[in-house]
Amino acid sequence: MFEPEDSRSTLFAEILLPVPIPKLFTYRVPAKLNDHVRTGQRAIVQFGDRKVLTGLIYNVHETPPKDYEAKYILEVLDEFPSVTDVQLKFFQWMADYYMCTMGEVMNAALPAGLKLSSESMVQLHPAFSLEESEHAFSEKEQMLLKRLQHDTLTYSEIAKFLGVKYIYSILKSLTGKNAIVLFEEVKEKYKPRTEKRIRLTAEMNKEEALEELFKTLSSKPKQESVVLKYLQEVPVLHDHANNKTGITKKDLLTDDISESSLHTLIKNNVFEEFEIVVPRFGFEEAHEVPVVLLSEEQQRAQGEIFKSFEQHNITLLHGITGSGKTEIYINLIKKALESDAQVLYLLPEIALTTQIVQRLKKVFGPAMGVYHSKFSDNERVEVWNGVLSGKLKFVTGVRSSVFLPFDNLGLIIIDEEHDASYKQQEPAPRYHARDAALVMAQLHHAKVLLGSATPAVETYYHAEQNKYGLVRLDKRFGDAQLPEIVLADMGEERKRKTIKGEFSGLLLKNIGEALSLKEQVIIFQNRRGYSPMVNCEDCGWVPKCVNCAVSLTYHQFRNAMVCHYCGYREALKSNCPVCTSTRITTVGYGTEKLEEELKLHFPDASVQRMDLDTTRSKTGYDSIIEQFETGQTQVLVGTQMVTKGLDFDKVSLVGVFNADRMMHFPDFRSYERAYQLITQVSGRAGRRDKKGKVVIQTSSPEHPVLTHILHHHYQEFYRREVDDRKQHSYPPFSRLIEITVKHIDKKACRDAAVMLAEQLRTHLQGVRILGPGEPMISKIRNQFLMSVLIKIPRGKSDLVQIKTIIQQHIDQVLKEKIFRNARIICDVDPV
DNA sequence: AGCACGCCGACT
DNA sequence: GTCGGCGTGCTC
Repeated sequence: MFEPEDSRSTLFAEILLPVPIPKLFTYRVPAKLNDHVRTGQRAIVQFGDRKVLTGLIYNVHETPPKDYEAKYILEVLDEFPSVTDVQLKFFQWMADYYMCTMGEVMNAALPAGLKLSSESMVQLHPAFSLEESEHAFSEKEQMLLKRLQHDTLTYSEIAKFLGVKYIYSILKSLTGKNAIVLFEEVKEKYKPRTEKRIRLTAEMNKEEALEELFKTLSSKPKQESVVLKYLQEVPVLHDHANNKTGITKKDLLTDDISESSLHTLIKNNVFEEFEIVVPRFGFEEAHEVPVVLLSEEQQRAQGEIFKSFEQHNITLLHGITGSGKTEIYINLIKKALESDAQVLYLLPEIALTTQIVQRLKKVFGPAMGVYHSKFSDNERVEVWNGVLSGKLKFVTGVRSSVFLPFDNLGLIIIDEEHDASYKQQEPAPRYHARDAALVMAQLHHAKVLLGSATPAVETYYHAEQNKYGLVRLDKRFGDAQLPEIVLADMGEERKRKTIKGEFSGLLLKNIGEALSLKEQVIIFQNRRGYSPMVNCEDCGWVPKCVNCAVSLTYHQFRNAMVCHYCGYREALKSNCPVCTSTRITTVGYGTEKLEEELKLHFPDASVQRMDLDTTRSKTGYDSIIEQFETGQTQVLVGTQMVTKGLDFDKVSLVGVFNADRMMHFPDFRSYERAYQLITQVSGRAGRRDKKGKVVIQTSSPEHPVLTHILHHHYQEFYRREVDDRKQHSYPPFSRLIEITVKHIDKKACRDAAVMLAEQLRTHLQGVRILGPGEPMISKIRNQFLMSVLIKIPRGKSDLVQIKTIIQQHIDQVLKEKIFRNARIICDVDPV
């Protein structure tokens, strides 16, 4: 039927782009795509002169923009949306709550494999010839043109080839002379995994044809055996449909069946080669989840959780280390999956790489997806698509898995709920995965189970206020006992001169005993490197980073002083550059020095260090864990890494260094942090039949936090802490927003911060504004820092309005000419 | 955030 | 004069 031209409407799509600009961009939909554009699909668009980006279609309408001519969408990538409506709502919430743009959220949410990137490419103009051109060319231009006769190059390749930093003027000149053309090459990053397979051609897949074939093959035994092997492996004679999936070459060929006979058969149209897409995760196979037997205690807890879920969507499982929370999780996941709901199990980054995942894999097999930064982009896209299609019902993952496209989420488990690594620091969105997951759960009407041995004060408060349900698990699994914790009083030992190097006599004695019993030891020191400071004993000179306001940490294995903030390095000097003295010494100690000292004290023991420096390589972490697991290593010295997710049977002793530094760190959460870290690492000591021991070295043995740790008194610790928080109006009694101003000029940085704080003081009522003040580290990567802290009392409902006002004033400060180069960052709920 | 464009000083 | 440094404004 004939359709009048004007009855076809022109559609416009508002597109979310992965850029930090707080708005959507309107593009025109090509008429042929009118029936295909849908919210949540990915679209490729031209952005600016030189960039092609993958965006998300946010909505589609018919109103043309007034002030500009919309560009066309270049391509729509998906037949079905890659991002669900619920997710877009979630993106919006996150952008609002964490004060960032939706583009930044999108960037964090989509796995790299779903984001197309374009690279500007340079090519010789097809009608161009260097000899015939009437233009003159510079030497560099000629060099480039000659190279372009064989190659198509990217900008960075050109810059490298010509050895210059700026190529723009050259390109402009050449484009003007019609010598080159620029174009965008877009690459779809995600590649499905394919497998080459062999099958009978359609003509051969018939009984008569096969009979005929065997007659002709009777004189060619080699080829005959290939066909026989195929019929044996792929019983097409029972059912010709079996031929469809064929067999891999590897499975078909054996020692006595050679590739060349197969090739002849392929050439003669008996067999054909074809490719199929195989998922990296086998979620299509049905999997019988084995029953996990729970102890009486665990059964009780599980029952209470179910009961709690009747009244509370969120329940806290407060279970001491080693109480067997994982078995309960497994059961809950199983139940949720049986009711056909999707499940998300969140774990902190480091804990995930280890034993827990292996254990879950054993139980859930291919029904579980794992979402983790250690996995390749392709694997992550498959998990994403698996969840999207509904085939993958259960994902275990880190922080970023809260962004997965669930459509029927029934349960979220957040293990180690208190862990600070759930909070993203840099870049925006600076979100807390626990809190984001709570919102996600709400959008899906899903239940949330928070698990921890040392719940965050905020979380426990909500449980106490009956906002969350609370279930306790106070007995260790299999009646294992909690470790005995003792303090090594460093002041006392110093008096008695029993300290050797950094080790107390008490700790040394215990290590010696453990080693003689062939037991293992974990030493926890939350500081890497050899020593955090170098110093001239004569004039007091301390080497500092040239880019940051910190002293350089000495690393022995690199024989260099390194900045832990920007990576700057310099060699250790033998003479003081100020007074030429040779008396250069190191101050303080890190994991490296402890490792060295241990080797001196226990020359026969094998000592291994686990920190950022030894785990940087891909296999570093796994091999250290494996060596410890198999007993090749007897003593493991490490940072935070040793506190999480490790379960070893033969560890009988844990040594904790520098508890004082953790407790006296100037931050309102330092006691909580110390309690959690020390309790966690203590949990590594002793399992099953043997009671473990923990030695904490401290100069303040009377400190109440240590007393609480000693007696495993979480409740008492919490009570004290929450009273303190109330007194000083810290979370959970207030919400914090930390604003950081960054500027290369110290004065401009301060002035901008002062102006912002002043404006906020006059325009925000009922909140406290602290600062501006210099943060502990006042300069990082040559940028000076100033921070302003905003305390919003809990119960103030106009949070949205407060954030809007803050943003307005930030924009206003940035409009000032002198502050143009400042960067102002908001961190909502900083940790 | 990139990236074009324009203005400015340092050098063949 | 040109090259390449950096400050400013825009992106549908």
